[in-house]
Amino acid sequence: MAAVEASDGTTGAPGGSDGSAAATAAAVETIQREMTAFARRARASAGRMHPELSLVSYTLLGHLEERDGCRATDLAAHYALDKSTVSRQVAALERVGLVERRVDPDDHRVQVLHLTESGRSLLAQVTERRRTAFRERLADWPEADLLRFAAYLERYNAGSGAGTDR
Amino acid sequence: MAAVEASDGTTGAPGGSDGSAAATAAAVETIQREMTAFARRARASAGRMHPELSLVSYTLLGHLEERDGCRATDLAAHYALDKSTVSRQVAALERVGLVERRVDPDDHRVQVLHLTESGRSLLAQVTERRRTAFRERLADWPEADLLRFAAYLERYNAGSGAGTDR
DNA sequence: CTTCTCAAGTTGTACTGTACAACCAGAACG
DNA sequence: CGTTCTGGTTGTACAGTACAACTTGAGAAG
Repeated sequence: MAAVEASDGTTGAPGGSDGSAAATAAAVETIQREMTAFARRARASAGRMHPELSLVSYTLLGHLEERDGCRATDLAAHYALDKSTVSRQVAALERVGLVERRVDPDDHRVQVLHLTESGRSLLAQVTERRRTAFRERLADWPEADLLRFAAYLERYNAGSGAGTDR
Repeated sequence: MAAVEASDGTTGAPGGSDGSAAATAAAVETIQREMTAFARRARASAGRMHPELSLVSYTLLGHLEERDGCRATDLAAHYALDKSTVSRQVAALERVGLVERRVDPDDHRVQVLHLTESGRSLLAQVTERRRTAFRERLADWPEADLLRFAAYLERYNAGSGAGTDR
């Protein structure tokens, strides 16, 4: 880990650690490139896989399920999206009956969002399909690698996540 | 933060000990979720970080540099993008002088794309900025984990990548 | 109470990235 | 030669997004 910080200045590099620093730099760059490559693909694949539920909608629905309802503003904050974007997304989801809005009796400006039954079931269904696709893609990975990969991703996203990033 | 022990993969996923199947399923789901979470954020962050070079453009430029020039079709295949999309992206990059097209003398349909000097330098500049950000984010990762993470991502993208996916 | 200011959402508008389909231009092969 | 294939461009449409202007309700200041 020290290699990472040390490599920063690209100084003359203290003898032995030269290789590590270079390797680390390369790894970081690869991670960056591959993550972004993946990022670009994700949406398209998602769209192809289940045209009925975009990646965004899927994520929003997931959040709603996980939190068991929340406000639009919370969604916006959590996903670093504009209010208007969330508003439209939610409107679309409501239009097709996947979420419902309940006006907060304590504050009439607020609309608490909830999954409907059909929202819940569609979410489950899509999750299952997604899981299958991923599983297929990862079929020939040794389990240990899968676990480690998952852990790395979580760790990465935890670091860059909700607060820090934006 | 998800306090992940990178060396041992068990992530708090449900059903750790009841056999590989459950643990694998959980890992697969985690990978799915985290990859898509990342996907949503990536574009926005990228745009904020360097408004002069979108995520797509950046990736394309990077590919060009890495391969030292290639055809538009190759880009499309590699990134699972439509020909037309690449065509327009490239056109835009050319318009601002970051890439140039050289007609292949052996096949006049083909335009080999190359970075211009200014393309190369802008790419370097943005790469450096991105690398710094990533490095910061990954600063406390042991080098071994970085290397493995990078390898996993490459493996993942290779598997789902050009060809299979689309 | 009235007014001012703030917060939650909605709507108008514009831009980017993307796909798909129709097309054009060279190449390869019968 | 003509047919078919391949690389690329253009027309069109749509999703997702942001920003700005607006509406409506809540709470504070007077």
